[in-house]
Amino acid sequence: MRGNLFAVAVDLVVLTVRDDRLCVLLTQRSAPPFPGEPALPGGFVRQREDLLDAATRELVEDTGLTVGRHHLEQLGSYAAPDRDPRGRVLTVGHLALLPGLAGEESGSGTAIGTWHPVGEVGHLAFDHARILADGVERARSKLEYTTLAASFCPPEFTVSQLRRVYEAVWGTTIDPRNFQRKVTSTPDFLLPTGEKVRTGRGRPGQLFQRGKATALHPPMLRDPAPLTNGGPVRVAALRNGDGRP
Amino acid sequence: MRGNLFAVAVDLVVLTVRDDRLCVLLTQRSAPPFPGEPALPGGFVRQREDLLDAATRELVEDTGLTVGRHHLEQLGSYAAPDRDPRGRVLTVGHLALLPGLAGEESGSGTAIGTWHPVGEVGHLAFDHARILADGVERARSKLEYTTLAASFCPPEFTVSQLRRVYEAVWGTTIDPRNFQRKVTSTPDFLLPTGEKVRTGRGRPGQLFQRGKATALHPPMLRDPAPLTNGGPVRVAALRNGDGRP
DNA sequence: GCAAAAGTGTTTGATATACACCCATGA
DNA sequence: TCATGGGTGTATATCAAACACTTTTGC
Repeated sequence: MRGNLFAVAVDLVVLTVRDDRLCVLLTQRSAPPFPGEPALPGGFVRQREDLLDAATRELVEDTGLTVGRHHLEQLGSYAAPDRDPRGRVLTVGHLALLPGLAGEESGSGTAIGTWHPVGEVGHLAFDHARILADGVERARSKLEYTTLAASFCPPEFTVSQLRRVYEAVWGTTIDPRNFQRKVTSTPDFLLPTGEKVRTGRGRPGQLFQRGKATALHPPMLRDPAPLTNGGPVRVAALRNGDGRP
Repeated sequence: MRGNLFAVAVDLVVLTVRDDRLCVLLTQRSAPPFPGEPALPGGFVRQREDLLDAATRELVEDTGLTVGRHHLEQLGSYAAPDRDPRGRVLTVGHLALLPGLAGEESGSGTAIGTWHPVGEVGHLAFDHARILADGVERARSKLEYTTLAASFCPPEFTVSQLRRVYEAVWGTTIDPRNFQRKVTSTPDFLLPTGEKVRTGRGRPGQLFQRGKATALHPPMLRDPAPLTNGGPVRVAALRNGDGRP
């Protein structure tokens, strides 16, 4: 067979929302290359393993998740000739979305890594900064036209929790009243459980489960460029209007 | 270095619009495996070549294109353990969009392949049917929220040509009058050249060049599922209204 | 009662659709 | 002058943004 041989790895951009901020799971490299530097979790693909299986295995090993209702999808492949000093390594980036862990595990990390707000991540080993950026952008744009935001929520959640996911991922604020109507009127997005939850202060919110819908028609439009520049390209969609403190 | 070694290939989903139909470039395999079967064009990645460089090289070799204003992007990677009987081969699918070639080359193919309407493609070698399906779906959805449709057009084109691209790719009809307003009112999508072109019958249309815009805000919504089922999920956007023959 | 969060109703403005209508050309 | 395609104007329906207002809880 013609062609040169590559080692093939999977790397994971594991995102969650903690304290109303979008966070990524990072590990510290122990062995060369780049010892001591932060990196995305990942590893090599095994003998008879498909890519998604390898990514699932790494996710379980690195987070201690058993099975969970997490989302996992392929992002893309990265294979620049010099990206790994050990030789030719192609890595297939994957995006995983986890609900914000409450309680015991919420300290600061998992079996193998620690959580970092995506805006505060500096240099990463290999080309992992690029993979992270691609993963974050994928997550941001998918919130617009899919129901993927629910993957950041526990099995039962309120409309407010879902809204805070959007606000954390996009870095915007959203009018709670219009958001409420929008998501509850999308068919099969949210299934009411009939239960309510007391969040401390204020009227208890209704609990929902995720419905079967995967697409949002019409999409939930974010301002075209709220995170990169402040250009008034277009009137913001779903912006908070009355500036509550 | 741990990990098993893979051969890495790139495969190309090369799409164009010919005779108002979305067509894909297919080759006939000569050597094993799957000799004689139709397949996507592609080949192995070379020693110090990045993925997009390899895909560009294959595109040039297979279509005879010199440089062109074609679009080329990565689709995703496919690495099922048994996808190639020769051994472990990971292939990185790519999507290329070409303008419909007019004149001499419009016969039926290119240096290495022939054009087939995507709806009439049967069995393909390897897992290429899956890669093709993913490429077509990517193209269809990208027309909604990007200006990518212009990649199917020559450097100068009319609004009608652009509309026929949408109609061919989506398999729908679009009201020419509303389409005209929509695309000409999107900032930086179309640059008027000032010239007009006589297409045979009817009033000559104005010629445009592609502008700098890449995103469409708001998106050009197609009916959620016009190609897979006919469910009246939602009123069609931009549907032809007066049923001209 | 007061603050805070959940949730509803309504006004208003933007936009897409449907379609009448005019323009420019070839036959 | 008729058929054909290019292109503009406009009424209507639809939907989202803005925001007043009510409900239900904790303190």
